[in-house]
Amino acid sequence: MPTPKPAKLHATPHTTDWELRLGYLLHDVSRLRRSAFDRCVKHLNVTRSQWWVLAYLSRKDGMTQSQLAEELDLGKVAAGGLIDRLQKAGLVRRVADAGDRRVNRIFLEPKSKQLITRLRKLSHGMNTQILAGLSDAKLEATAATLSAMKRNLMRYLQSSED
Amino acid sequence: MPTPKPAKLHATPHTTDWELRLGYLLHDVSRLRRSAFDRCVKHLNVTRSQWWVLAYLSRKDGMTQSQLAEELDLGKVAAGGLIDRLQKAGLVRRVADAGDRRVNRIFLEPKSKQLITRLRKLSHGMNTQILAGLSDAKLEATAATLSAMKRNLMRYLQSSED
DNA sequence: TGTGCATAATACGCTAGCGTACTAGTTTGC
DNA sequence: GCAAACTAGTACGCTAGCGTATTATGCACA
Repeated sequence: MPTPKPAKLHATPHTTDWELRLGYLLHDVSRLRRSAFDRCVKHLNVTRSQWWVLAYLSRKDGMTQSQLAEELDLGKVAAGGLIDRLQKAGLVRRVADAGDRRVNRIFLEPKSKQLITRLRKLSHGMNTQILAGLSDAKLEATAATLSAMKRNLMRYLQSSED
Repeated sequence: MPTPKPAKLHATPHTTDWELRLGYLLHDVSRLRRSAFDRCVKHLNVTRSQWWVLAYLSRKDGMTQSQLAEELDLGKVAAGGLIDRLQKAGLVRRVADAGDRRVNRIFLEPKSKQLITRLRKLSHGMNTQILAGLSDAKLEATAATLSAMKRNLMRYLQSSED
């Protein structure tokens, strides 16, 4: 979803228009956050999605692919793909589960330990820069609004389920 | 960028932690918005990205591919791809520019006119549902915060340019 | 003891976006 | 007027995500 510039669509007249502005902003911020992060870790040859996988594994090593997908809120296929790439990069290992032969458990390779601490630092640094100049009060208010939107969205998706 | 559940990472202790929560929320809301929209227009055989292209064209028909890419904040390649698909679906036409033989101008096919009004309605309806229960004041505050973040991000991306 | 259902993972095909390299055409500048 | 620099668009290859179908395995109940 592309990003109409601040350009004011003539769009939906008479309505508060927050609807549009917020939409653009959400999209922009989300996209820019992604680009910024990806750019700033590119030299480590990891992407943001991969970093999340590593972050989760660093908290709970040996998860199942399905568990990972669930926690990351991804489809199993997308998760599988990420793991493929991470494995190819030697950052992660698939280990067949002894008890259940359908299951692969994912473990961090030693190689990724150091990478993770570096990523953690980079991520933290970037996040604080992004929030520069914003008071806790404002951030809290924003978080509350976003939570409300998220709730609405989940309800919406729920209700429109075939 | 997957979406850590509300689960509180032990993460970056002592820091306000808004940094993380906001990150998750932004990602979630953005992703959910996308899914919700895509689901709710799926039956029209259009995606959200394609809808944006149509929306822009409906304001300014006959744009150049590059102009479109610029306005949509996309790479030329991504824009070209979208146009390919829209053209294949018969919603849009590429017309060679008389003056500059490198240029393709993109025009809406009559077929898409009606589609656009339907999409406009759907989009508007969804957006108002998403913002249900949120006061203008809150939305304004949120928009302001997001704008600040966007500014920070653009500065960040600027500064980290090789 | 099966038979039928659920689950873990994969395969395949689609949209979308990024980046780099290339081609054809246009503009600039000497 | 011609070479160099720029521009529009495409080709190609990559990551990422979605959805559906498939395979192999495990489990539960009759």
